[in-house]
Amino acid sequence: MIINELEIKRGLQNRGIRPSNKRVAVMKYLIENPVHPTVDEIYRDLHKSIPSLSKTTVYNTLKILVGNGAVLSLLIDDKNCRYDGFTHSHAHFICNSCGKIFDVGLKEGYNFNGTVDLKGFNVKSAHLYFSGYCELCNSLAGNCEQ
Amino acid sequence: MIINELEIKRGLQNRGIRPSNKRVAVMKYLIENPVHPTVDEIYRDLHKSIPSLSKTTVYNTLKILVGNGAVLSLLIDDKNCRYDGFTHSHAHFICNSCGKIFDVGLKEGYNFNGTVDLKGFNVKSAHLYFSGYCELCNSLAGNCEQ
DNA sequence: GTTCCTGCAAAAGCTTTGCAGAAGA
DNA sequence: TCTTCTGCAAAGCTTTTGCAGGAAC
Repeated sequence: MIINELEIKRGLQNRGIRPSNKRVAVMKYLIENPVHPTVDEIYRDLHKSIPSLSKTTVYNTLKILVGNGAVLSLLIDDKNCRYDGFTHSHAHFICNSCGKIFDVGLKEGYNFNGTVDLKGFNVKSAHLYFSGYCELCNSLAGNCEQ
Repeated sequence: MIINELEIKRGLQNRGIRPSNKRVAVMKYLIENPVHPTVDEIYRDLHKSIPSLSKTTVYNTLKILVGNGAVLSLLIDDKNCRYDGFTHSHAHFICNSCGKIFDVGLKEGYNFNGTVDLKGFNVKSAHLYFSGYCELCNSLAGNCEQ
């Protein structure tokens, strides 16, 4: 996926985030690598092309991006926090065998009215997580009950 | 809530978990304190009545209970893992202000068929998390947009 | 010049691990 | 006796913090 850096800069500015080169790089990485990477994965990959990048900056940047809604933080993997540059409404599936996290489409315009009772709560965000076995791991295991 | 220890013992045995006193105590605590406590909260409270209890044992026990489905682990609070002894299908809401976690009822028999596309996935569990402001925090803030 | 960004090193905090002793079957 | 459970201490990791130098405006 080829992303225009200028577009990313503008997107950050629209959210009131000063678009430093490193911040743009992190945002770009998340959009180009929609695999829900951990902080360490982001750092290790970007560090190759930007040797002066520190992990602290990756942490700082992600905190800002998440705080401004430019990026989602996923609490699906009990080992690490994961980050998602795709912020449109969707759910996630984590494979208990290979650990990969998959995006799962939510029906257009779907909300949880009628399925849950949220009376009295001022809801700001919703996350729907699934776990189990992905197609590949499931077939490798011979379709036997896991 | 008064829980029969014998009942808990039988419940653990039915899941193949040897019901030592400390394991029963942890399970009982989770059922009697459905506030989604952290490991540290469980440890600190139980330690008062069972001074010989160690945090290692709390960790060990929770791992076994979660592994056997007797307890749910909740990844809703980015600081700590939380535990829930109530394993029937329900969703959770975390208040961004006070940090409390609330159980949210799911419509009886509800599943996500039709709302999400899980073709190819062998789904073993689903978690639905909401965040925002609870009724009390919302009213204290004067109902202004948070 | 002032503000904000960044990196280093250290600290903090949660969780896991190894091992030895204790408890239970 | 043999297996399992438990506690202690240490280690491992992720994440946060304090501070000083540097960049941007």
